[in-house]
Amino acid sequence: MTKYGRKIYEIINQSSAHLTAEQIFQEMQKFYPQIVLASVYNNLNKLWQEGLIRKISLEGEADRYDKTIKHDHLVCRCCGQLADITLSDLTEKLRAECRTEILAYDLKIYYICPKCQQEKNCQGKKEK
Amino acid sequence: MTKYGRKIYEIINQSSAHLTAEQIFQEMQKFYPQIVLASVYNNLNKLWQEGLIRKISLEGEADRYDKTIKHDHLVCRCCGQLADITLSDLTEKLRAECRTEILAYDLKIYYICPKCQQEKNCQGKKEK
DNA sequence: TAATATTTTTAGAATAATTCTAAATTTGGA
DNA sequence: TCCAAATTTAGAATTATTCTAAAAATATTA
Repeated sequence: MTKYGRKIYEIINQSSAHLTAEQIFQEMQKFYPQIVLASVYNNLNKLWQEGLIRKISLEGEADRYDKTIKHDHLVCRCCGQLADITLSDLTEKLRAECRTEILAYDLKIYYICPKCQQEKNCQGKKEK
Repeated sequence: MTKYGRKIYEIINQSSAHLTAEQIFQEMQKFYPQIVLASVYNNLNKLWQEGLIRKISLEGEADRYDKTIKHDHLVCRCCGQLADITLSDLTEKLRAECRTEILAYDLKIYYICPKCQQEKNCQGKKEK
């Protein structure tokens, strides 16, 4: 793994947020001011292809990058906020039902986050 | 619902593919040659916000639109092909585990599709 | 070590998907 | 029919991401 790849991997694994390429780029600039965005994308793609990081795609938003430690996601339908949740593993159940080998799965659960539930009307970006 | 909205809804519900906005636009042009792409996006967003259609986002690809009839998806890690699969409903199980009301969920299962399994090396777009 | 090959990075252009804007048009009531 | 609200159009703008070619760094071999 390269110098940049290693650092990007580290940033993703140390963050509890779900960072976009742009955010990772900004973080990288603190350590390597000369780095360009394309290098961040190159490395992210490489890490993803090697299965070292996860990519989360949300409707109409920039992809986000995440650790591979198995966990699921809660997505607020109102403000779009993403939260982690660790639910029981479904791999075996899915393998049985699908009747085929499965590599992984991705479970996104849509809900209204506590913050949006409190406010009568959602103030989030998704609703305008 | 508007004329366009109705037709787009119909197209999505009659198709067994997972259409992109562009593909829906092309289909719409057969019926309304004057329609512009922005109108397709407007209507898709409206239908989606009303919960009448589903939006599927795949890493690094254009969003796809789908019927709301509950079903899950198999995504080939090799060629990217998307296939439908109907697995037992997890809503109750998830509600219980999450300890919160859930609106819906989205389950993507990654696998290697039969076609790619046959070919020794994947010929698909994902691998180069 | 020098020479060569391979990989990575840079800089910036290119592409693709989607949204935005403002004007024109259509639709649905009072 | 008249007015207000919603929708559509046309095209520009924005955003995320990829591509390209040259330069730099790294690894490999003689």
